[in-house]
Amino acid sequence: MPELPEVETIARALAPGLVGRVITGIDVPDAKVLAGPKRRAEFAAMAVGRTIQSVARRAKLLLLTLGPRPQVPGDGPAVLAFHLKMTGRFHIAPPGAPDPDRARLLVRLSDDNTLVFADLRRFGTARVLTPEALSAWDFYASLGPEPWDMTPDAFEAALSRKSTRIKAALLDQTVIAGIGNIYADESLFAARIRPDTPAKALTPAQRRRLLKAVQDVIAAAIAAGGSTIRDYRTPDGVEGGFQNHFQVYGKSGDPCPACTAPLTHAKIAGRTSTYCRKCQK
DNA sequence: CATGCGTCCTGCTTGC
DNA sequence: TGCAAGCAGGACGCAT
Repeated sequence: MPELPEVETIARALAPGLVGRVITGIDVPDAKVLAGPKRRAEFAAMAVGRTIQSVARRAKLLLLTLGPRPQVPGDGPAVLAFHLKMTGRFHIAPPGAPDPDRARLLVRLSDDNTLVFADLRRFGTARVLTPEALSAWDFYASLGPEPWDMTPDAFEAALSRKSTRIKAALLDQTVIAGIGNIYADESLFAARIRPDTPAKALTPAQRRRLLKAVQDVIAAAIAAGGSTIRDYRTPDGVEGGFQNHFQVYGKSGDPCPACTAPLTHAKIAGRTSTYCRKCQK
């Protein structure tokens, strides 16, 4: 569920507590979380001793950039990359706090705090990479532009290449990065476009409207601190606020906010899609 | 190559 | 009431 706005909110909230701290240890209660170097010892060796230089986000990935290890002569930087998938959560635990039962990975810090990665459904992943390996990671390398970096021309070109329905194209991270089911449905409603329209069949005006809608919806969601359906919380334990602004997501059967006809839903691209038959063409 | 579907997980919700 | 099936959903592996 954490999509771009939720991961962005998390990155901003974590940064003050992480930047400048040195990683003093890594504990991995659930080894399944590890992607890339699969062994706990290898993963820890790659990360321990490094200073956290920045906390950033790309698409739905949370990225901690790490400085060289002083104990390794000529060492280069590294990146700690987390994908939260559906239920990943972070918080910073103070010294002496017991490790939570559900923690999957713990990053011990030089200020004696611990960055805790918890993840109820265990789909999330963590990996440590050199910057070169990050660039060579297929998933990362093939990510499309962030919504605000997407130009109308590039969006037009990307959509005209797709033979899928527009809903599937929005969820395709190689087309545009960071959109998941919630923001796809909300953006399609804002642009008044049916989710099952073939991407190629959209008119130029519809494509421009849709890109603008995506950008506006994502910006509003970040401003509201993301959306909480069930699991998502900021690192401070606070729920997001954008779920109170949903127009269609999860509202099948409710009256359309624009025309009051009941909203309908259908499985499109394997996901439940909610939309208004009357308003969305 | 591109597309689509099943899979991974767990807990809550729905329906018989 | 109780319990099983259904659902949620991002990315990936595999089939087409």
